[in-house]
Amino acid sequence: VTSQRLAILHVLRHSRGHLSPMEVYSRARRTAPGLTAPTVYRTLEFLADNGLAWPTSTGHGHLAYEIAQKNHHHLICRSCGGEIVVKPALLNHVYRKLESTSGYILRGNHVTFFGLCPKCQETGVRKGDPQ
Amino acid sequence: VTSQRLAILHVLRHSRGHLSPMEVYSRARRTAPGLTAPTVYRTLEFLADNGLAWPTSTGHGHLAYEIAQKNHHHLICRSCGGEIVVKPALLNHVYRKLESTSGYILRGNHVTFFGLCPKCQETGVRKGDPQ
DNA sequence: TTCTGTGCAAAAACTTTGCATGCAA
DNA sequence: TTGCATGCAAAGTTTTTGCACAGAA
Repeated sequence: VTSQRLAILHVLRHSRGHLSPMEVYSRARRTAPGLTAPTVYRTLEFLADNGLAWPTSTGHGHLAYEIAQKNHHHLICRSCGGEIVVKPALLNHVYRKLESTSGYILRGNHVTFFGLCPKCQETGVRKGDPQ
Repeated sequence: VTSQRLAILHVLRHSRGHLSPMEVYSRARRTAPGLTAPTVYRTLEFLADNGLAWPTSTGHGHLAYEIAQKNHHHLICRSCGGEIVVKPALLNHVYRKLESTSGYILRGNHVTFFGLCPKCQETGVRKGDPQ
């Protein structure tokens, strides 16, 4: 238990959504000036190993981290990146169905939905529009 | 329409899940030997801008891409990274509910669930175990 | 021909590793 | 005191940018 680890945990706790290691780094530096990048990487890995943080594994590519917490979900606007929180209860039925059909045990879920937020529907931005 | 773009599209089409730019690069090189990394980055961005590929935006951190297609979902094992496909119909009800409560229009969804696959339940791996 | 995409080169940013020091327990 | 976490330094990747050439239309 060191001041660096506490600073990094503090950053994760007070951030919504996930953070890349570098984002954690620059934020944590504000409260722990001497902090270095390698320490951030090693600490995030440590936190993940101990269940205090979750790597948002896209399966490929790079990692982002978020604080471990009850199942919760996000809805992200494909256009502006705006993010809102989705109530966990909405997915309870889906969870049960998924577990019974797949054999997986679901947990630590952080489901991300994508769409267009009301504001971007107005402005009609079409970047990455799949339709 | 160039051979490089076709090669990259081919890679995306024949891959399940998302790929990081570098993974796309090394795979596409097999069919397009002269291909360079900057071209891959620029092409992926181009494909995303034109709705042919979706960036898996984690909101922060780095990007991975996948081919644009009908809504579909993955269930990823937190331990071994194994990935299975989830039927879209399972989430129809959730979609309607989400749209009516949030004002977002959902589309281009690629929901990722996390859990423990049957094999890893046996071996009892506990890395990143949130319980 | 004209315009856009590509390759090459280089720079910038991100991530990892090794080792010696320092702090926590 | 003992051992692990940190800082520092350096190396290895990944990502971005600029510019001249080549290929598509």
